[in-house]
Amino acid sequence: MSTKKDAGKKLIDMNLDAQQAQAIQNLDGPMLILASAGTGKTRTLMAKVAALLEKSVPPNEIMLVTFTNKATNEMRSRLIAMGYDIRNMWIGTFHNICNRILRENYSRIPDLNSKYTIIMPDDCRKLVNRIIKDMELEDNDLKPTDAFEIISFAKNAMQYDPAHKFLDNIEYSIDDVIEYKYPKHKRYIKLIQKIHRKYHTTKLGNNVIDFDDMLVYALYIVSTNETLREKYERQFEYILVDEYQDTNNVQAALIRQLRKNNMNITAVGDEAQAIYEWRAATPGHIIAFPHAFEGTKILNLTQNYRSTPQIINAAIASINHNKIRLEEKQMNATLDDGELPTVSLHMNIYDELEYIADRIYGHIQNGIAPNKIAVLARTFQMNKTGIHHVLGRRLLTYGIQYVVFGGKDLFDKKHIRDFIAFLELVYNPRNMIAWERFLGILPGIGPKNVRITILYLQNEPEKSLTGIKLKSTKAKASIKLLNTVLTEVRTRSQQSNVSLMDFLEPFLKIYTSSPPAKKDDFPARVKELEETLQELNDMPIDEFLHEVQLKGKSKANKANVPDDHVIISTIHQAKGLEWDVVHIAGCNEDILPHYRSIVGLNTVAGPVEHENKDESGIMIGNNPIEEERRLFYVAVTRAKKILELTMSESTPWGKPLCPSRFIVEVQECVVQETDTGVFELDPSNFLSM
DNA sequence: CAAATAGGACTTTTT
DNA sequence: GTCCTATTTG
Repeated sequence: MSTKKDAGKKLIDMNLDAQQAQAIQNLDGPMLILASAGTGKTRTLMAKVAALLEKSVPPNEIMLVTFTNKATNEMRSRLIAMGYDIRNMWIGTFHNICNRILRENYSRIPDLNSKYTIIMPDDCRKLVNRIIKDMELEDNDLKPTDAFEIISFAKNAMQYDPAHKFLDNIEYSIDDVIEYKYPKHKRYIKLIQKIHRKYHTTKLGNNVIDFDDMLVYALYIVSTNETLREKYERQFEYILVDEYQDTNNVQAALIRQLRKNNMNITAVGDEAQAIYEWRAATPGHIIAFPHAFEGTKILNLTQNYRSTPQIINAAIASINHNKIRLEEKQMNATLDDGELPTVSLHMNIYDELEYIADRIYGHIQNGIAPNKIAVLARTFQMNKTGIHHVLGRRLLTYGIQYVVFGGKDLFDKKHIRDFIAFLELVYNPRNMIAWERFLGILPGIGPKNVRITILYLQNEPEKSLTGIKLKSTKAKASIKLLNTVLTEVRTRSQQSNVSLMDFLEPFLKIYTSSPPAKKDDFPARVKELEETLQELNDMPIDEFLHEVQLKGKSKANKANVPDDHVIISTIHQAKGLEWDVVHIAGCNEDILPHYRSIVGLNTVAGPVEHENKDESGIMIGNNPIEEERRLFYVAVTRAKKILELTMSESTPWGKPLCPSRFIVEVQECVVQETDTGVFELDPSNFLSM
């Protein structure tokens, strides 16, 4: 156990440069830290938190907001390593923190009770799908996924005004969002508003919230009750927000609510790394920060301590193609010269990944530790051709182990969600979405019998199932079994020492009689479920239902990758991290930039080519290609010493692929690796540029 | 008539 | 891999 004196020494040992040190020379008042990639942003932020703790600010008076669960874990372990007791610090993502505020004040939301749970995005989509179907519209071609995407975007982009009714705020937002971002859907404005209203009331009736509700309800709570707002403002003497360029309107509004009198707010970010506009974030908030908080002290961190000058040159060459930005990117290299980044061309993604695996093997032979090597990609397709499957298999044949950041979470897997649905029948029986899911897997129970059962339970969700009238003997037997198991499990759930594992056996009693049990992957699924529950068994069940779904299990232990594991990551998940060697796979048009950003739902015809600012200076409807370019910039700036870019000539099914425009743009800064194929970088390939 | 099953479509990025 | 729909089975 470190003493406080040790911790103080740690702080001095942090070796901040003159720019960074200003962060701890000014602890009070509003501060904006504009930190280019690799300039020690996290180190500076950690130093500031440490300085506050050294000044004896109680940990529970500090709120530290991060953007991903991985960043939360990273910062938490750094602070613990420095010897601080941060158990009472509010450290987490906006969603974590808002969910916490909501749990403390759920009674402010009519119809929500203490057992409320979270529904995952897939279930949200399913719910919207059913709502649309129940409307029995004639020749309707509004896709449920589009409707949900618009609703979700609108909630995150909402300008909440307490003068209006709660739902009206969201409906105004849906109006705006469709107008500016989804003009193709203009004729559906009224319909989507109606769908949202039904979606909203259904969720409340089921005692569930979705991810967006966490933010929206937390903002509602502090905006509509001055006592509560003051309570939270007083509680947090200091608020620090990381990745401020990725905040959306609701998050920014929440921060404003909590900083009306107390101006101790630190925002850290880099507008060149804004990569969440697709989720309604807007870099306008970081740009407008000094206007929002009078007397803001601005720190510019420009000394890059991470990458070789060659890598930095490529990064700058790329980002300078963006029209929407604050100023020319300033980033000064401090490291010695290294190798030029390489680009190589391959037949298809399989060859490309094989090449990468081969290169990685070489790097390891040259003495580079596997966990200093990362492969980054724009997307992880979830089927068997997903790059982490293919590359992973390849790496294993070389005897190289790996970890995967990103892609679908374990908690999105069907069998795990089936189990969670089972738990919900006990812990949140009002959740008919869980009932629908679980009843659907019982033998003899199809859509019709599910409906009958749900109707039966509508007003009294915990009553015995024995009164349901079903015809087939198979259905009757299933309901009888479920009733027996549920009664038993509900009794057990009342005991104080009940744990997750106690639910596995009763769950399997039903699950093994269901159709999935006939599939050959069933034993593997059960095994995975069992291992997961064993790992999480110490966790109280209501915490499991509230927290784990939000945080994701597979991301919990990623802060420290074992030495002998290579990292495979999405670029989004790689943000804030760094490696000696970085491979960027799939540097092709339609992959990076992704085709959805070239021609997508959000554009009428091709990308929007203008700077779109409203009176408040908040940018809206930015060019999606520029966001893809920032993504490329983020990927490039993860590399410390060696950067290798790869691309393919065609898809596995023979469709030709062009080199990414981002490669063309940096061609002066890279060298071609010609062993695998020669190519010409011809800008005329990109008519849409 | 409702359930089971087979085949087709879709699949960005994350909380 | 999962969801959805059309077809076959009980």
